[in-house]
Amino acid sequence: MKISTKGRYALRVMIDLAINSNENYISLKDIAKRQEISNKYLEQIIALLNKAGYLKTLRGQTGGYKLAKEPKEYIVGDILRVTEGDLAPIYCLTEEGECLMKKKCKTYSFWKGLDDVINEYINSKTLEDLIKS
Amino acid sequence: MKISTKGRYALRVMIDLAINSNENYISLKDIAKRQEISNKYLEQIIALLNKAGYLKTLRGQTGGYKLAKEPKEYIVGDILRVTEGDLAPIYCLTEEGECLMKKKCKTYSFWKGLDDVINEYINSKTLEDLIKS
DNA sequence: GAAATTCCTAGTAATTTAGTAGTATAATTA
DNA sequence: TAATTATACTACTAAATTACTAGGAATTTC
Repeated sequence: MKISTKGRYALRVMIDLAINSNENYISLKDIAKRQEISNKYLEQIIALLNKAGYLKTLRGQTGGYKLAKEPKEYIVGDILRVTEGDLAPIYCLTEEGECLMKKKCKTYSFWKGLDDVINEYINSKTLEDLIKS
Repeated sequence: MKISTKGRYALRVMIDLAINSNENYISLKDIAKRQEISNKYLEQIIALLNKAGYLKTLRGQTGGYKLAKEPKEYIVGDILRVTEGDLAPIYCLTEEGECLMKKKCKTYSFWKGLDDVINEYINSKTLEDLIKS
C-alpha cells in the first residue's frame, strides 16, 4: 500500500515552490534539478497541479511557476488526491466502485474506518505545516 | 494507495474460518467456493497465514484448516502485514529503506505521521471486531 | 491402494507505475 | 522580427508489481 512517486514528488514540488519563490516565477528545470526529478516526468506532475488551479504559470524566457495561494491554504490531502487519484485503500470505497454488498460484508466497515483515519490525517495538514516541520 | 487482493482475501478467509469452523477442519476448496476465490490463488494466501502460525492444518481426506487461536486474539494489522508485507505508505519508512535524509526532509514527518495513524487503527482491531460488525 | 486433501515451486498474463520523446504554443530579448 | 527559452500537450514504452495458473510431491483417511 504505497503512495506513488507522483504524490511524493508533488509534495516536494509544492514545498520547493513555497520555499524558493520570492515573487518570481521558478522554472521547471530549476525545480527538477533541486529535487532530482527528470524534467519530462516532472512536467506531467506539474500539469496535474496546474490543472487543479494550484499554480500560477508564465511562459517564455523568464517564465515558470509559482504558488497561486499561501502555503497555509493548501491542504495536503488535496494535493495528494490531485496527483494520486482517490486514496481509498480498497476499490469498494471509491465512487466508481461503490460496493453493493457493503451491508452484508464483514470487512466493509473496517476498510471504511481505515479510509476515514487516513483522510482525517491528510486533510488536517497544510503545506505550511510541512514547511515548518 | 491500495490494499492488494492478498490482504483483502486474507481477511475474508480468516473471517470465513472464524464463522464456519465448529471444531472441524475446513477445506480450502470450501473456503474458495464460499469466497469466490480461485483455489490455486487462495492456496498461496493461506500458505502465508499458515507460515505465520495463524492456522492449524490437517492433510488428507478430512483435512483442511482452522484457526489456531480465538478470533479476539488476532490483530487485523498482523494479518495484513503477513499477507501484504509492510504497510508503510512510502519506502523510506520501511526497515530496508530507512531514509538517510529524514532529518532534512520536509515530508518525512508527514509520512511518518500517516504511517502512525494507519498502524494505530489496524492494530486496534481484532478479528472478533470484524465478525461482530 | 485409491481418493482427497495440504504443501511447494515455477511460470505467466494483465495491470500499473514511472518514465521518454516529440512537437506545438507563448513570452522575452537582442 | 527572429532566436531563444520557457510551458503545454499527446503519445509511446520500459520496468515493476499484481494476480493469477500449472504441475507435482507429501500426507491422511477410507
